[in-house]
Amino acid sequence: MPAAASTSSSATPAAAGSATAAAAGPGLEGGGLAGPDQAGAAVPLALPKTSQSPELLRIRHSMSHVLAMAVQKLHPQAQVTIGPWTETGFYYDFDNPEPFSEADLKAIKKEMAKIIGRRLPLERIEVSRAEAEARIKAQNEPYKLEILAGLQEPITLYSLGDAWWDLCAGPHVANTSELNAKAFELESVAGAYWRGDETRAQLQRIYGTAWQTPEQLAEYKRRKEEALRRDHRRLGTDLHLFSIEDEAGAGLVFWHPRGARMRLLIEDFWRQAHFADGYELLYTPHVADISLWQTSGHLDFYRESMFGPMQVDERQYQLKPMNCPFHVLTYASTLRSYRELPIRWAELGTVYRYERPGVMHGLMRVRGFTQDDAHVFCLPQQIGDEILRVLNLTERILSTFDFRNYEINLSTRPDKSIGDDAVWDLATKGLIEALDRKGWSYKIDEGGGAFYGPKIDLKIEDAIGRLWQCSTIQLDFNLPERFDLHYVAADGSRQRPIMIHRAIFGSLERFFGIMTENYAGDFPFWLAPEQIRLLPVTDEVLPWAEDLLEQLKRAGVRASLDHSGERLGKLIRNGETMKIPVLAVIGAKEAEARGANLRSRSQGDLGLVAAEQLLAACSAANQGRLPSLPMNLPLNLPTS
RNA sequence: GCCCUUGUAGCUCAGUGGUAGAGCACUCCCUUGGUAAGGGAGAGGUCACGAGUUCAAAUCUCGUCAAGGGCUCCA
Repeated sequence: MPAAASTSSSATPAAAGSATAAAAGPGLEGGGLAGPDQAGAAVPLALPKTSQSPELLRIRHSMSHVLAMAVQKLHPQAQVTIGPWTETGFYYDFDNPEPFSEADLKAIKKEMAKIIGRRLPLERIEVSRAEAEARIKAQNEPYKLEILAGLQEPITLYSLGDAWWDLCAGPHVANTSELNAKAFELESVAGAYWRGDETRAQLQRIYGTAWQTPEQLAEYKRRKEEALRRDHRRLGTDLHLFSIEDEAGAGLVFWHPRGARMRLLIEDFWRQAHFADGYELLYTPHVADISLWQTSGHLDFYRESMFGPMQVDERQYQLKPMNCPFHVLTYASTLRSYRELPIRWAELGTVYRYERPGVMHGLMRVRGFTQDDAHVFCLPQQIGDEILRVLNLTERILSTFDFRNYEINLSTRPDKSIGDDAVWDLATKGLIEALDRKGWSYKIDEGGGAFYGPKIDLKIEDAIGRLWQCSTIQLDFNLPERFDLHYVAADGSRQRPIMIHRAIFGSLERFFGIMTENYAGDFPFWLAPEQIRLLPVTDEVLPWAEDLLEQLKRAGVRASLDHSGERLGKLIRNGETMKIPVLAVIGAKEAEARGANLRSRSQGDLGLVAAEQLLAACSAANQGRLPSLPMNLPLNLPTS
């Protein structure tokens, strides 16, 4: 039931995310930075988000008006609707009989530059509702009329020169001369529903970005490319991690040996962490009688999002879209005493959900995925402790993958919900108490909980500042009720247990994608599918290389030997391209010394290292899940 | 599901109605080379799939599937 599994990210790609960006205030000017571009470390330019910069807000707001004016000049039939700013730019939705093409965008951009060059003033005009209505009707703009109907007085217009105006609350720049014609770009055209309602007209949205200086625009583009470089779909192919095969169907993931190896490492770590934290693991079926989902109540609600049922014998079976009913049945399979609680059960459960065509996205949104699902059955008074326990485990697991910054949301009781006030109260207090004890700050989403209980959602921040929702912790008063779960209390009465659903990765597939982008494919040593590649300089040293390979493999190191016969430069290049953490060059010297010359991606040249030292460092790195080799281990090295 | 764009070799792409192309990767040969591409040869494609137009379709039209950018949805 955890929602995180297939929740798409609210990340803003390439948004300003560096630490410096957060620190820098608005109004950064390039002034005084003039100077020769020396090769070397350039200070990364800060790119504030719109919400952090009143200047950018005015620029982008105004830019969307300039866009709309330009579009109506070139496409007189286009009707205007809305055109807000986004965190990195702006957009405007039009109703136009013809779709806009790339060529149109170019022409529109040119027209926009022209408008900016005319130094047109933007003026705020306050009008009566009647006057606004008259002005809109004169221009035959039905969408604007609809917007007007929803507006409170005072009604304000913004004019752009004397030829164009739009309903708008502002704020804007005072004159288009404050806009930089060399610091904006039209980025893409997309479909968008009027008022976000898929039953209403589909409009054409033009996305753009705008900055104060051309340098900022260039930096923004650079970051977009950086995000592209990190794209897990790109890296998944390049590093041979996984694929999605047309012939098999959309949204179904094939884990190739390298990706599968990594997944195994992740799963092993996950299992170990769970056993250590008092969980037991379950395996449950992939299909089951459809009545399970009737009982749980999800069939009615999510039928369209499930793979269709299959008829087997006299029964209807259903491919599982979630694991919870299975864990519930396992709980109910015998009489439970209060002394057994809390019961913590986890499963890497692969589920299938029907996602509509057009929504799939790499590993982030798929039709078959594995949840790291767990259910805690506990007494009401155990909620606080159990939640805290989950928070601690979540942090332990996420930080192992270098996700250390979280954004946390606590969602409380919605209007339509089931359960006693007293239980909701107790549960919500339990969540808050746990968050406070953990010392994590959080935002409260009032009424944002599920109908069956309150929840905590956690978003992780990646290396380039994007947020991804992964973990979720949900209390559930519904399923215990529907499946009539109980335990025998101290007084011999039967009582309902509280059920906690939680997922830490959410979906293994999705987490793998996020993690890949976070590391940009440069995985930490302990996680890399190929940790060390031995590069023989000549064939003469092959015997030693093979010997060393054998030793490494016996020690559990994921090592390989490149015997392609290419020259060293090529071997190095291939190894670096595949982002292998450690390349071990073996020439005559190394063979003689029974060692290898190490070139680490993260640590640079580590020099000649004896086999014993290498093995020890690798083992230490694997055991400690280290990002790189510890080269300062105390060792009894043979002195030769 | 909706809008726009795209689908040519394993990967990145060129090819606008007349015999299917390049680079990288792959195989073989030469080269035994010391920290990001040595040289040569070869193999590899029902041009996503199906229908249509045409003497002739990778190319034009329609449909299907898939991918990309969005919208909507997401237990």
